[in-house]
Amino acid sequence: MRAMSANPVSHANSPAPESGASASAPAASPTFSPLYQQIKGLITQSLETGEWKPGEIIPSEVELAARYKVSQGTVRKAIDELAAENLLVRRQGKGTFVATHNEERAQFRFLRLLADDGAEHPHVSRLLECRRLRASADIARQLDLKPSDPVVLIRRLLQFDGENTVLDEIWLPGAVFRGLTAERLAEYKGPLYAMFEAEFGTRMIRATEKIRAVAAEPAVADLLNVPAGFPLLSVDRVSYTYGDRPVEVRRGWYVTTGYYYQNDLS
Amino acid sequence: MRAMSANPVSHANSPAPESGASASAPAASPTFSPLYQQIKGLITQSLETGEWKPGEIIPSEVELAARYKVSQGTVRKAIDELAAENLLVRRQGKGTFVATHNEERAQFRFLRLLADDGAEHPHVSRLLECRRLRASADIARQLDLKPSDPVVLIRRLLQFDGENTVLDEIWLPGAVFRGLTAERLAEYKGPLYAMFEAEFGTRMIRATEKIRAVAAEPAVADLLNVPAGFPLLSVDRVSYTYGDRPVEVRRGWYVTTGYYYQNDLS
DNA sequence: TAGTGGTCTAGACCACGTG
DNA sequence: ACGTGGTCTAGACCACTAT
Repeated sequence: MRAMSANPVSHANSPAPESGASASAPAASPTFSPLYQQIKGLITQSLETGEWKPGEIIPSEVELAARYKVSQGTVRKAIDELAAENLLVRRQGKGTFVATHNEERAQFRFLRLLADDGAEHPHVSRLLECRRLRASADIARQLDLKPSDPVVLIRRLLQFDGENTVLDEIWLPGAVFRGLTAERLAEYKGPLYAMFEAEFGTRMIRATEKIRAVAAEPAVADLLNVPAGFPLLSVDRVSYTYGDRPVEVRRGWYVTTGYYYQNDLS
Repeated sequence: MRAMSANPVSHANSPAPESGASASAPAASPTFSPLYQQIKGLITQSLETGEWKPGEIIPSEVELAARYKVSQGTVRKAIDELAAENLLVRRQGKGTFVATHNEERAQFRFLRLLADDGAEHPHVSRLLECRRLRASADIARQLDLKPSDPVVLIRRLLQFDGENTVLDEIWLPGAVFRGLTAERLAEYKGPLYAMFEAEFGTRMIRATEKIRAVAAEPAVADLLNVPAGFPLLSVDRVSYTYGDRPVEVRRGWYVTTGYYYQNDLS
């Protein structure tokens, strides 16, 4: 009972708290998938299709339990995991909400640059360019596209305290970010990822970063107001959305005099 | 009921699953602490005092439930959190074990340097020096010691594929690491943290790192076989043991040509 | 076969936020 | 006063591991 990943919330699964006599053939479970995982999948699906949008409240645990025909505890465990993965946010007494990149909390999950005194400095973005082109072999591979598929390239500077501190080159799949132009980028206030989720329905869930120390090349050095050869932090990021589909490749160069990249090992 | 953080597992808390009529005065809860958190504290205490040592199995959930006079579900939730924090490891069918730095799994939780191809290269450590001295003001502050308290300084090189790749300077509180000498360091096979937990009963639980790109100073450059001024990753780590007490300050210089520091944002 | 952790349920009560 | 998530319990059954 309760296995079959192909048919979520199938109820050959009679709860049967009445002792013994557990219904029909237990039927060996080839690939066992817990009920709450199936529920988790269904909830994720509703998030993905936009049934519940970022910032909105989702149905209460009892409602979901009724909807999926499982106990509240099972829904709870599913939501627990989704909250741990930052897809949902629980607020006691109020309800459970779809996470968004607009919250204070989420800001420093992706840009972890702090000032030497440990303070989070606000920063402003300066757009350098935004144009459409064909993916290089390398970018295509990372974005899971075919070579020469259309992509959007964004280049921008981040200023901390008025000083150029971060240079970003961002590649996005053109098919997903149809209609993304320099104008719309310039208009939008707030984090890039907040715009992506609001305007293009694409939410960044997780990312991996490869970090190196490199010598600034002349063009980069110039933009960051440091001498050529100056040590910079090179941060190669790939971001993923639902289903672990890569939807962003980003290379950043960080000036780390007066600032540092904060990481917690736990 | 069930509040009072001062008196863990106090049972003014009659389960009373019988409907209604919940015992005496509910008594406003000034600082509410869930039962499972109290249990978690008790288990942590047993870990700290060494009642259960790294690698050993701890009592089963039912045993612990009986011992603490709570339900199995409550013990389960406490253990769940401790497992999530990497203090315990659950193994279905076998039991729950105290985590150790000897496991494969734990190795790359603290040294996240991978080769460009993504492979985890094995490395060998070369001890440069190990001596006792008095803490500088800066080190004392970070280790929560008084200035000029005794500390141990370890300097070592890590070789990847025979190439000097990491230079580490490690400061430890002398009082905790009494009897730590170059000889004992040289003898010990395996990760440093495995030795610390086995020989000195000090287990590193979590750490924070501040990462920068810096130009190699001559002395450092020389040891790492790179030219002076070469870009290096500077990693400043503070490690904590039970009770969030800092017990290690470490500065590392990483050569990141052919290797990168891997980080996952999630 | 016995023991361990893992899943699922159902119901009671608590703490928090809002009317 | 009501609804939400949060805690706690108790019991049944499943999956895995060892003997």
